[in-house]
Amino acid sequence: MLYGSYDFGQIEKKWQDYWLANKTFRTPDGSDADAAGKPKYYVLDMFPYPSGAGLHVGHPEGYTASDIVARFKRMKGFNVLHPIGWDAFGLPAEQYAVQTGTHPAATTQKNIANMRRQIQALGFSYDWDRQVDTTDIGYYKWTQWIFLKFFNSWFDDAQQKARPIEELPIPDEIKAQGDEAVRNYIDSQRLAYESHAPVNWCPALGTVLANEEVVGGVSERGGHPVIRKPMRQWMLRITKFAERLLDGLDELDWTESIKKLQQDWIGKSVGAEVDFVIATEGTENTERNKIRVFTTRPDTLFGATYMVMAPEHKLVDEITTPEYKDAVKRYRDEAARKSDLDRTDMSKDKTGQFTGAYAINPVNGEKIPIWISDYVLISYGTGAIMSVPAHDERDFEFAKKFDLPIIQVVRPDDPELAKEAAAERLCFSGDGTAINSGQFDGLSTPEFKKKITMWLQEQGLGQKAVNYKLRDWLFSRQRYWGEPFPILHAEGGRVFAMDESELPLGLPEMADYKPTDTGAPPLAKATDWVNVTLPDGSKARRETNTMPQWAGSCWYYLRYTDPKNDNVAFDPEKEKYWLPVDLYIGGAEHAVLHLLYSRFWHKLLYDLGYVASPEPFKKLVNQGMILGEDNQKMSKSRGNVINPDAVIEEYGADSMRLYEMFMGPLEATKPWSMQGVEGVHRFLGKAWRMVVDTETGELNAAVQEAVADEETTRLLHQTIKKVAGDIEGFGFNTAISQMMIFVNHLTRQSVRPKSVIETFVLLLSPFAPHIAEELWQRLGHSESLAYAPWPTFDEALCKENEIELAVQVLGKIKDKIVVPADADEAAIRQTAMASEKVQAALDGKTPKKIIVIKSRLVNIVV
RNA sequence: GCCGGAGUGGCGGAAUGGCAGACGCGCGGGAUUCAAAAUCCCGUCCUGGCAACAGGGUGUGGGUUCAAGUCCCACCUCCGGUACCA
Repeated sequence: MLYGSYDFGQIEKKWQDYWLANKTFRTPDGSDADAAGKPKYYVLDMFPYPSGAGLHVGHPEGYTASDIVARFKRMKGFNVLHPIGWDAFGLPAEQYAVQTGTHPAATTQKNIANMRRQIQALGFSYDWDRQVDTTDIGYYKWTQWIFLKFFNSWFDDAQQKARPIEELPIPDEIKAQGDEAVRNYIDSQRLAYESHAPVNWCPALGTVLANEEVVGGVSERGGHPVIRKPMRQWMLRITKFAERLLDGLDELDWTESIKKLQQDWIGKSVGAEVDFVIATEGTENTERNKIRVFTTRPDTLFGATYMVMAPEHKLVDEITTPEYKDAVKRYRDEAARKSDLDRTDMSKDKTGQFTGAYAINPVNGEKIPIWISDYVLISYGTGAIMSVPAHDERDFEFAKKFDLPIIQVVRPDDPELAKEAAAERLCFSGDGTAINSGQFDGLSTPEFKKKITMWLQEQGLGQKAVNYKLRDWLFSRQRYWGEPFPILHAEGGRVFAMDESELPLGLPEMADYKPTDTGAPPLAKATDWVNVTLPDGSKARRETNTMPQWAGSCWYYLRYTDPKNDNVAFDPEKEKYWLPVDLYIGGAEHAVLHLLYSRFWHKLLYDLGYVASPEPFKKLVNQGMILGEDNQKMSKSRGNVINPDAVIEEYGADSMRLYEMFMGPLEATKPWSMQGVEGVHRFLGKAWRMVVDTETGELNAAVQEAVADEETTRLLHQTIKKVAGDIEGFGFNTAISQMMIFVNHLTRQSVRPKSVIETFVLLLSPFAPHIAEELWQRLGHSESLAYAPWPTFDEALCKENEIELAVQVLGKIKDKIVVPADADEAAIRQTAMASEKVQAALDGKTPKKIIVIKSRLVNIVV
């Protein structure tokens, strides 16, 4: 290579080393003198998993965007926190351990080292002193500590907040039953609790999965079948926070679509709970012999012609009449055997079984049959429904299949629909007018809902009720490579937590990481670790489940504020200074899982007074997916994967960064193009030659101490304005195109004022920091430009002196005129009318109206 | 099914309701060179025309407006998410 040419390899290495050696991006805390007078800005990237495959081109997209903002904000005088770390627990390292016996920690550290190298090769301005690693015992000590906070808290429904378990009021009747009852009561209120319900067991992964991790009956990761299996599991009571997780969304600057995904996941429904008395001969009318249902359409009660209970419902055995016992048992066994996948597959064809029992419809006294069917879910509402086949698609299908009566109680306003519905050719589930509903006839659906809910309440038949789709979070996994629970099981079966002072509880060393045949977690085999003798001499066993991968990522953004503190998870002063995160960039795949879980943890910590902010992430931006050059999702099997290392090798990190931003809008899905990389690379080469003489390596002779001409000054100011505005608005692609326009202009000038060049270098620096630093140095600066003040622009200097206006006649462009920028309407009108082409187009007609949009166009209407 | 998002040149994309196609890629032509690479200059939405120019054009069909890629209504296609939540 010629001396002085754009040797990106050498330049990038030089500046990466410089930044690291000088700790250029060390971030002072709020109390630090270096932060004095500066407003804070927290830019966060989503927590990467250090996979063996390393970075893919999707990672640097978000990272580059956040890095541009971080560098920009620093230059704007903000104290910027821009950290990175590793979400390092998880399956791949463990699977590798099972196969090879290599300790997952070894695999993890190797992967971290590789990914760190890759990330550093892109020149991101992270404060490496704040790096965190969830598998570091100094980190997961505090993950365990937060778990203890869940375990040692209860949710006060009246105050809608979590409170320490010591503050839990114990009802007198519980106290009267003795210590064990009190203990059981307390355990039943904890926000972390054990459950024995059927869970999503994935045999292939050898672990259970949270509802959110099961998609369409198969595991989200790997697509393995999932079956329902009763197992002892740890749960977190996220459902208690449903309302607040919903409310909190309002104040967040997130895209509406992500908010909607969370809203839908939480799935709030307002309706009524209604009791149906069982009417079978011989059964007594007691509390137990009522079936409670939840409905969002209490206005359709008069149309309830049968009931359906989930096969798992507690009352099924009790109400089933002798002649139906066998059939019911058969159906329940079948339903229990079905995997989730089978259940979903059946959505088209409904199955069910009559129980022989009847209930009384409370509004009209009708005796209606009680069925069981697996289209009713035990886990939602009360596990039983009233069926209104005329106005619910599912009930309609079921009624058609089993020939159950259909009664119209809502008349659609559309007569065509009404006719079809009356003929039972379709099921109408919208709002309309009440019919066949006794004294309520004629009411509109919303009115009816209100009235009947009140009526039910007055009659003692039911009350208003709210239900959520959100379920409690299944928080345990049967894996080795995760945080151990700080929980002990005493010989008598009593479960208790370790004391905070006893943390951390480290993972034991093991030779064999294989899951056991019994479904017991691998940790069960570490007998030395599992079996504990308590101070009083009694024996206990440690919990052998581990936490899911989400645990560590639920609070990492807090640890960044105080990553090395061994006494607390994070200093509250530091949290108060840095939080909330001002900008969070990452993939949309975390829309419900990670983002909901971490909001949940944050709210617990908020209630208990550990954080001052009710929401962790103020603004969220999702980067889009990058497709392969063939417009397909990148995948090994398609052979269209782009390796960032190879791109950096060939074109350099600055070109890589610039291209990722130039491809299109950050949020859009867009295909990769190597020629596109080539294009931005050419731009950087051009910018380099604009400043540097490639023969000598000295400054280009055109770069002189000179005053910029008017046009250059104007373009410079326009460029400063555009680049800054576009960074703030995440329009990185258009910021780059403006810089290209600027370079195209300036390279044509034989004199390039040094001050103009310097300003340009500063504008370029957040995007392509290595080349910018190098040029900055060659322009005679001894200090890094990382904290150089961001250039300012003068609005007056952005303005053109003369502007070209289009002149339309009836909306069609006929001519273009040039007028002074400050020309008034009358003058513009006159110039426009003076145009020969306009006159020709008018063809003698008199203008009816002349619309003048200053600086845009003139439209003449005839 | 339902819920989001998006449809603009050969391609990626740009356009506070105001000149559609900025910028980049690709392509064509030229300069430089012994030649090539690199670089620089010119051209490049479609149709007709040597040209000036004329006409058409932002998924489809309507509408609002002096003016629509942009706003409204109906529809089509693609991508992403979701799955009996009563």
